[in-house]
Amino acid sequence: MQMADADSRPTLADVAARAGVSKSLVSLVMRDEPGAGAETRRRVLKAADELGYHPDSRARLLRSGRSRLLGVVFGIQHAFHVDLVTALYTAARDSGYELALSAVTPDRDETEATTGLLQDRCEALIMLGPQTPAHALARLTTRLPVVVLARGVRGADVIRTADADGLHLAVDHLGRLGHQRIAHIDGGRAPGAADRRRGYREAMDASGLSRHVQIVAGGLTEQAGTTAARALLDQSHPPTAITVFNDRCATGVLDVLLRGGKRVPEDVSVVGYDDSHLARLAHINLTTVAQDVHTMTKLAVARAIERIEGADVAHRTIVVPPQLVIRGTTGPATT
Amino acid sequence: MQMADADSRPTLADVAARAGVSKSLVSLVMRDEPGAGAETRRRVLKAADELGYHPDSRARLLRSGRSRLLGVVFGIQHAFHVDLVTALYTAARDSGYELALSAVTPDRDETEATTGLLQDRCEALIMLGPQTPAHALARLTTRLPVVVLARGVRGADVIRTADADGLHLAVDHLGRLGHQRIAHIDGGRAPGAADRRRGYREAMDASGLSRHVQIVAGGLTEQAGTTAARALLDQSHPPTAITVFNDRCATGVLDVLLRGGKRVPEDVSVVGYDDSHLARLAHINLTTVAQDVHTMTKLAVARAIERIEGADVAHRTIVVPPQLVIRGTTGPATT
DNA sequence: TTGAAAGCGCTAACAG
DNA sequence: CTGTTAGCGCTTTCAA
Repeated sequence: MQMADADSRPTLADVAARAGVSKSLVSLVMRDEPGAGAETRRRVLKAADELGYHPDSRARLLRSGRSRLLGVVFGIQHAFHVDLVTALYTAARDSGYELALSAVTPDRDETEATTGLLQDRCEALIMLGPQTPAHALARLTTRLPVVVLARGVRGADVIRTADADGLHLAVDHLGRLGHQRIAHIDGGRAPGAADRRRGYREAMDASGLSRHVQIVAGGLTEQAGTTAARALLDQSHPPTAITVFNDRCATGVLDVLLRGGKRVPEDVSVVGYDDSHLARLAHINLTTVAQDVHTMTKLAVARAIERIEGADVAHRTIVVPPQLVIRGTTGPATT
Repeated sequence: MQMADADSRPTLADVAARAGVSKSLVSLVMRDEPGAGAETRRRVLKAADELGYHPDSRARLLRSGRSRLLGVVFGIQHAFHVDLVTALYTAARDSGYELALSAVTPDRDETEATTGLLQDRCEALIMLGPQTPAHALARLTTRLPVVVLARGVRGADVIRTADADGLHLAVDHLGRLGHQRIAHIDGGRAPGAADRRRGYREAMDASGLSRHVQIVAGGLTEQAGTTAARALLDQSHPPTAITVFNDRCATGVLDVLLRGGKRVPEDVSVVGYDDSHLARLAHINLTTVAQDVHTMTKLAVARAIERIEGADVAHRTIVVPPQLVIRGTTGPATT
């Protein structure tokens, strides 16, 4: 039934020959453009199917000068990035674009991930929480539209969550539950960390809890959470509530608490950040600050396309409000 | 400094003009091929850098007829797939190939993911635990080399773990700890589920525990684990140990146990499968059957390349031995 | 060591 | 509605 040689895939010309029409007709039919008769259309599609023909996207793009490709640089190990990519696929398709994924792994850095996308002639880049220094990002921007997600930088379009507000939500929630000794485990130099730190401080001040402000160095991983939590528990007056940079780090904190015989939330409340699928695991059931993935990805794709289509205004930062998701790791202060 | 117009990226011709040489020379230099003088090479590289030139991979492959691209179809939500992709990047690069990722999401099925890759003219496909029916996979195979990872099928090259052996390891480990009522929560029709079920049964038989065999319908998610675990606990003689289809499902089981007041491993032992990063979370610390990701991915890439280079032998299945990773969720039977 | 010319598979612009 | 032609950016002959 299938005649295709595994080595040389069928071309448009092969289909045209088999259907007994010109290449142009086949081209039209394959792209679902008007301008071909119903009968012709049928014959072409039949021939294409029999040959197992798939249009060569490279040649197609080379000729049309466009790729309709949005490059996405993301950390495949980051639960939150995975959520973003999932939503980006949908947003891109809704806008008639494809996604080209390029993952950052422990063995593959951002530069490498970006270079690949550039060679694929993506029309814009969407970078998730990039670590690339601002000046390098700015340089990239002169080559093609760059939309940065989940990190604030100058010199590029940015879509990010109002991270400071996120910590306001967390602290206020804990405050209403009667907590006073509320600590923050931060994310160091990670994207968003500075804002969350600031939000924490502001919210504590606003609640009249300035003298209870305590910020401990954390990070993005369970490991970082573990270390920070130990430091907190070793104190004479450990906090009754902890806000943590992200969900992953928060699971490390939970682990230390539970192993140390502390009950959550009876003895200590914990709030994470991201509402990544980690937080939703029944076993973890983490109260957390949700970023609005749906909105952020839609905005990111829309912004990228505006740029592609020539909008030549100043770079803009769009800030999306976060939302508190109350689950099982926060409860009334008992001390 | 940068002259590049954001709209039209510099071409090889631009670089040639700027360096004052022919396109051929630039082509050679960019590919690091011999045949250009040291001084010329320097001038070309300088011009390319100043222009911010990146070779157009589409045009390049269109002309050379090769893409050196391995397409990867994977479930971005699957922790284990993420581990495989990470390792595949390394394996591919070591062999001089690039990866083209195409994710399966709740909103993007395998067919869609595969079609995209075909249009990108990948030279081979590596599919992680594909759900595509065998006949469709066989059809694909007539178009290009297909290597299937983590699922047994006829009609394609397969790299998979000896899943039955994996459950032997798990059951034997539990047996040595004195457990008798060892249950299995399965993965339904998921890739590997049948083998794991069979391995469980065989191992129970081999340990003289045939009359304790109990298989409960599970699945791939926490949710499935939750439901299955409840069913098990509702019995008059609940099992003292449970082997679970995968790590993710096992976390659901753990949750039900802990909420039901059961201590792990004192009251019930649990063994997962995959050793995905989920299992390694300190908070979960799951005893699990590890698949040898490093070996599997190296073999997958190697096999794909053999095919690309023309090896035209019968499809082969390579089975990689699993390994038991003992962590904190298994302990001596106390009943 | 270098350059000129042809053409990969496709789409766009035009002609019939 | 259908066919012809040119050329996207690159690599690959082949000739100088």
